[in-house]
Amino acid sequence: MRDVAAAAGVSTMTVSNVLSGRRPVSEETRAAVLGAVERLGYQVNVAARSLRRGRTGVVGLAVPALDSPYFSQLAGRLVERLAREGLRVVVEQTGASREGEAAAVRDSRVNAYDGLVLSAVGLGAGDVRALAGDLPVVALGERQDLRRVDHVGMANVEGARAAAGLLLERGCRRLAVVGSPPWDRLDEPGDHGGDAFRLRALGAREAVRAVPAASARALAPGTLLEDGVRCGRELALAADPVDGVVALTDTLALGVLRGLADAGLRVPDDVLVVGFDDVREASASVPSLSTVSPGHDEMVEAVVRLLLRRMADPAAEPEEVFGPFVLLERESTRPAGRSLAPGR
Amino acid sequence: MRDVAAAAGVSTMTVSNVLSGRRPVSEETRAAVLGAVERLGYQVNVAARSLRRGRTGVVGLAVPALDSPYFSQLAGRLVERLAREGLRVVVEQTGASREGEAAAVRDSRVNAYDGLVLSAVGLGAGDVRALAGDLPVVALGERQDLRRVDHVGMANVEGARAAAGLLLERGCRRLAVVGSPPWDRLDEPGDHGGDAFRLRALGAREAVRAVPAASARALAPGTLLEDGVRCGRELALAADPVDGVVALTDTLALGVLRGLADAGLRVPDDVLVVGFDDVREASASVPSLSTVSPGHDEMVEAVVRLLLRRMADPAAEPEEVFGPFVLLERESTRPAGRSLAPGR
DNA sequence: CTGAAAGCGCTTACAG
DNA sequence: CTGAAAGCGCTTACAG
Repeated sequence: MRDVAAAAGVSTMTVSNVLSGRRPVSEETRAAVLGAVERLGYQVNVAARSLRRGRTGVVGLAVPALDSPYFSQLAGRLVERLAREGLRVVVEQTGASREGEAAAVRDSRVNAYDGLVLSAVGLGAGDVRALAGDLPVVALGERQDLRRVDHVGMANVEGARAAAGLLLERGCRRLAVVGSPPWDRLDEPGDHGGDAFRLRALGAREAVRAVPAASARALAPGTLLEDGVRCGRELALAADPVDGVVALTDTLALGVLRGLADAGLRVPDDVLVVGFDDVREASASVPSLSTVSPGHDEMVEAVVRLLLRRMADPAAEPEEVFGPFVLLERESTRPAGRSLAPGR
Repeated sequence: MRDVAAAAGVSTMTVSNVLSGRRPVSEETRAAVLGAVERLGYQVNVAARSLRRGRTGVVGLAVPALDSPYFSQLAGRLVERLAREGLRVVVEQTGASREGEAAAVRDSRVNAYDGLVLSAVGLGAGDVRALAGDLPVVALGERQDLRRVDHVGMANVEGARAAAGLLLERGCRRLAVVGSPPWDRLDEPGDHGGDAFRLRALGAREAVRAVPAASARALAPGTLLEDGVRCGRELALAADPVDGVVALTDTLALGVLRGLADAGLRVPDDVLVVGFDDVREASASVPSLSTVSPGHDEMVEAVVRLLLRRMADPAAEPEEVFGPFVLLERESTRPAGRSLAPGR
C-alpha cells in the first residue's frame, strides 16, 4: 500500500480510502490511485484489514455433516446468500455431538469469525450463550430452550402431524415413525440427538392418537441413509407388518424405500411412506417421495436477517422465527386402487 | 497478551512461546503463563497471528455447487481431512463457470488463503497458473492440459469404458451416453462444461466401437438431477428406443432412473443403467445403481498430500495423481431373465 | 531459557 | 478532500 501511495503521489490513507470507499476522494486522485494499483498488481492484505477493523468477513457454519442432502443443500444456499452480503463461509462438521458443536463455537471465537450459524442438535441455549460470549450466533434447529439465542426453526410438530395425518387419511392404521425416540420419552426435552426428531415424533403421535383405530410404533435406527435402509428391511420382515411409514427425515425415508424394496414390499401398493425436509432427491426417487417442505428460502432469509441484525446490535433481544411448511404429496402416498379411509 | 504477560510476570514473548510451542519454556514459567491465560480467559487473535506469520490456516475449496451429492460428499471428506492438518476450509461455489472459478482464485489470493483446492471445469492450466501466482493450488478435475499445476484426477476414460463394457456384456446394443458432448466434438479438448464429461464419453465410445453390432447416441441434457429426469423421459418416449444407458454421473443416472419410470419403463427389465461417481445415494436407489467408484479416499489423500507439499515448497515440480477405479455392479444392470451377450 | 525492539499492513482518530 | 501519527495483537530477529 505504501508502494501504491508513493507511485500515485498520495498518502496510504488516500489509497485506503479509494479502496474501501469509506471517505470521498476526488476523481483525479482516485484515478491516479487505481492506476497505480493496477500497475503494481496490488491487493489488500485481508489479515491486516481484519486486525485493524476487528472484523474478518468470515462466518462459521456448523452442521452435523456435509455429506447429507439436507445439510449440504442448506450449506449451498447459505454460502450463496452470505456471499451476497460480502461474507465468506467456513464450514465445520460437528458430527451431531455436543462436543463437536462446542468446538465449533470455540473455533469461531478463536478465529474471530464475525458470526456463527449453528445447526444445534446437542447444545441447548444455556450452553450456547455460555460458550459464545459476544460471538453473534444464530441457531438452526429445535431445542425448545433456545429462547435465549436467535433461532430459526421450522414447523416440526405441525409438519409431522400433517404428514402422519396424510397416511391416516389414505387409510393407514398401523404406522411406524422412523427416527422417533421411544414414545415414553417424547415429552421430556432431552438428549435424543436433536430435538427436531422429538418434536416431529410428537406431531406424528398426535395425529395417530386422534384416530382411535390407529396405532404406531417408534423406531430410531440412526440418521443415515443406511440406517433407513436397515429399518425398512426390518419393518418388511417384522411379524407385525405396518401399512404406513412416517420417516422423520427424507434421508431416512429414502433409505426406508430401499429397505422395503429389498424385502419385496412395494410402495405405495403395500405400504405408504412420507418423509420430511423436501431434499432435492425426494422428487426423483422411485417412487417419488411425499414430504413436508419446510420453506427453505424463508429459513435462509431469516438466518441471514437475524445474523446481520445481531452483528450490528449485540444487545438486541433474541428473536425466534418459524418458517412455514407445505405438505407435498407425491407417488409414495398415492396408492393406485386403495380405498380411502373410512369417513372420507 | 500483554495482560497475560503482566499477570504471569513474564514478557509477551514468553506468552507467545508457551502458546505456540515454538520455543522451549521452563515448566515453571509455562505453568504460570497457562494459569494466567486460564484466569483471564485469554484467546489468541488469529488475525494478528496471520498478519505476522503470513499464513492464515485457511484453505479455499471451490466446487461447482454444494447441493450436488458428489461435491458435497467430497467437501465433507476434505473439510474433515484438512481439519486434521489444522486447516479450516472456506467453501466457494463457482457455478461450474470460468468466471466463478477465476473469482475463487482471486478471492483466495485477496483473502490470503494458504491454498486452494479447485474443482476445475472451466479453467485450464494456463489460466490457473496465470491467476494463481504464488497461491498453492491443487486442481481436481480433468482438463488434460492441467499438466502445469498439481492435479488429482480419476480414471475417467478407463472407468467409463468399463461401465459401457458392462452394458455391452449384458447384451445391450443400442446405448445412450447421457452427459456426453456430441460425438464429433469428443476429440477436441474444449469447453464442454468440464473435461470429465468428454473423457468419460470417450471411454464409453471406445467400448461401443469395439462391438460392431452396437451403437450409441450422445445426449447432453445438463448436469442436474432434473436434467437426468427429463432425459430419461425423452429416451423412454423416443421413436428409436435404447436398451442401455451410460450416465456420466450418478446424479444424471439417478435422474434417468426416475425419468424412465415416469414413462413406465422398468430398470433393469427393459433398460440397463450404469452411472459414474459412486455417490452414497447410488447404493440405495430403487433399483440400486451400478456405478464406477473412483476411489474417493485415495483422491482426498492425494489432494491433501499435494497441497501440503506445494505449501511447503512453492518451487516443487507439479505432480499429477490418478486414482484407481472399481466398477460396482448393482441391480440396475442385472436383468433377471435376460440372456447374456453373444460370445460370452 | 528469556526479553526489548521492531514491524507485519492496514485503518481509526485527530487535524487541517 | 487529504495526511501524519498511532496502534490493532501478534511473532521474527537479534541479543543475552
